[in-house]
Amino acid sequence: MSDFAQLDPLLHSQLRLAVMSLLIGVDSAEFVFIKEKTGATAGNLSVQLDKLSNAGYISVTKSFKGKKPLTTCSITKVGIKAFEDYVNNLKQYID
Amino acid sequence: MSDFAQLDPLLHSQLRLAVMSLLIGVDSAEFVFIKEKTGATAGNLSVQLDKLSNAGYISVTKSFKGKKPLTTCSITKVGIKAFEDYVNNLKQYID
DNA sequence: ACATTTGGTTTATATTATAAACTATTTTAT
DNA sequence: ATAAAATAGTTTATAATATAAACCAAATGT
Repeated sequence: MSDFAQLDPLLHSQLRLAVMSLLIGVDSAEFVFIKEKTGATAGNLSVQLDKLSNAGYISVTKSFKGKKPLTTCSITKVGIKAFEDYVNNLKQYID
Repeated sequence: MSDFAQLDPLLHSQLRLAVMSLLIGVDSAEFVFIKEKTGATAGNLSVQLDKLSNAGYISVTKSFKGKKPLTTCSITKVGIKAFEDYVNNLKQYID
C-alpha cells in the first residue's frame, strides 16, 4: 500500500481547484466574476463548472440579470467536504 | 489578471508530486523503493521520472546492485526550488 | 441596420496520465 | 541443465483531461 493518499482527480486540476477555492469563501459567485478571478477562458470555465456541478460539488443556477443571462454558482456541503478532504490529503505531499 | 498563480504543471501531477515529496526528504532513493512508496506501476513511474529528469528537477543514475540494474534518483537544487515555489503557490488555493 | 459586445455553450485538438505489453537479465525450482 | 518465474525496468498504445477555438443568441452601441 502506498504512503500517499489518492488525490480526488476532480479537484486536482488547477482551474477547478481555483473555482472551489473561490466558492468556499463566498455565498455564491457569478460566472463572469469567477472567470475574471481565475483568469480562465469562458469555454474552459463552462466545461469545468459542468464537471463540478455533475459531481455535486457546486450548484449552478441560471437566471437573468436584467435581460442578460446570469449563471450563479455556489459550493455545496458535498463540495466543502470534498475540498477539505483533498486539502488534508494534499498536506501529506507538501508538508 | 488572475488571483491565482499558475501551478507548475510538471509538479501538479499526483505521481510526480509524490516522487518529489519523497525525494525532498532523503539523500537519494531507488526506483523500486519509490515505486513501493508511491504505489505506482513501474511503467508509469519510469515515464514520470523521465519527465522530472528532463526538467532538471531530479538526477537519475543507472548502475548495478550485484547483478541487477539499479536506478537511483535524487532531487536537484532546481527541483527543490521548483517544489518550494509550487507549494507556496498552492497555499494560495488551499488556505 | 449593421457591427460589436456580452454571456455563455459546444466541439475539436493537443497534452497528459496510465496501464499494458515488452525486453533483458537473474533467480529459483525440477 | 533447463524451464518457469521473478526482477528491474522501458516502450508504446490508449484513455482521460485540459484548453482554446468556433459557435450561438440576445443586447447594445454607432
